[in-house]
Amino acid sequence: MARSKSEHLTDAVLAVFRANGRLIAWGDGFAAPFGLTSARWQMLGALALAERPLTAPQIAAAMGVTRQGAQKQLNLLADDGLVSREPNPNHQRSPLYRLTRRGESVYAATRRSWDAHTEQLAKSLELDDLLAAKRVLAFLADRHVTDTENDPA
Amino acid sequence: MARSKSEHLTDAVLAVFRANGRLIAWGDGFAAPFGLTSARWQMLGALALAERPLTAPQIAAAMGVTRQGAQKQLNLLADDGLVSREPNPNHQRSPLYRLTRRGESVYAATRRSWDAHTEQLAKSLELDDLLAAKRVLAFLADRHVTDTENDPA
DNA sequence: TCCAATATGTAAACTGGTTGTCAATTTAGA
DNA sequence: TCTAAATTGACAACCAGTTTACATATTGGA
Repeated sequence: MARSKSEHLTDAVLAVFRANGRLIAWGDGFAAPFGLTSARWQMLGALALAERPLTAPQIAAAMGVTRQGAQKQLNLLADDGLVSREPNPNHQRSPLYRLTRRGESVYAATRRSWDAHTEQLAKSLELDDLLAAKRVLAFLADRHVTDTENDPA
Repeated sequence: MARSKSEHLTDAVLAVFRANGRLIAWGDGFAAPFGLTSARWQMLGALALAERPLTAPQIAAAMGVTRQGAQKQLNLLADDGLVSREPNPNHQRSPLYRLTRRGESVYAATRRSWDAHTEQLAKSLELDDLLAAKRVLAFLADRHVTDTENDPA
């Protein structure tokens, strides 16, 4: 056979790196007209998806980044008036973050544009391929890591 | 239907971001025993794959990063004695980079360990899924970008 | 109740990437 | 051949993330 399964897996991992770079670059261009970067757009998306106010560590966990990394962007988004802090009845020092009216409206605009874009793009892809890609990516993100972080070797 | 194709596409894009983060984190741990980071490991891989000396811009193009980004790592790898510069007969200012003996040996060691790892991992994945994932990732990296960078809107 | 462990915000240093700028070299066209 | 355009390395500034460190707040168990 031409390439083994494990060689295709290596190809796929390298393809993830490549796709990630290209998508972030594309996303920065996409988000710029809305006054956002890729990182802040994703942050707004995480808050919008949650549908209720979250603390900084909760957002970080949802996005798979460190709490400090999330905090940095949240502080900048708060400075920009896209998210607001509200008192957390369960924790004096750790406020809850929610989208402001402006944050909601900016995110809704990006969302409409993104939806139009993906509907166009999706025409070039097969449903089965998309589902398979999701399986492989989930495996690489979850199983791959958890399988090896205890390092039984 | 539960989710449309375009929603699955959105899922897949987010999955790329997530997988990328996890893979880099895993890769840093993997490469550390060899005295490498993910970034330098990938750089050595690009040089090893080429099988002939390359200039910094050529390596950058092969890896899909900017020439400045590649140059930064190449300079560090040269400081560490893993790559060497040799005169480029075609260009006075732009040397050719190749792996040193030590670079080859370090990369070969990572390679053996990686191969063993992927062979184990690949058992959990279907060949068809891997091929489909490669198609989707290639589309996201290539078609996606080129389709929209002229921005006819 | 009190105290140790944990969680949180803040800040700094670091990594790896980007863009922009500049000078020098190379290339290609008139 | 000459000259304008493109290429290249070096450098600086910046972005987004990480780790580390620290002070404070919260929590849970003895």
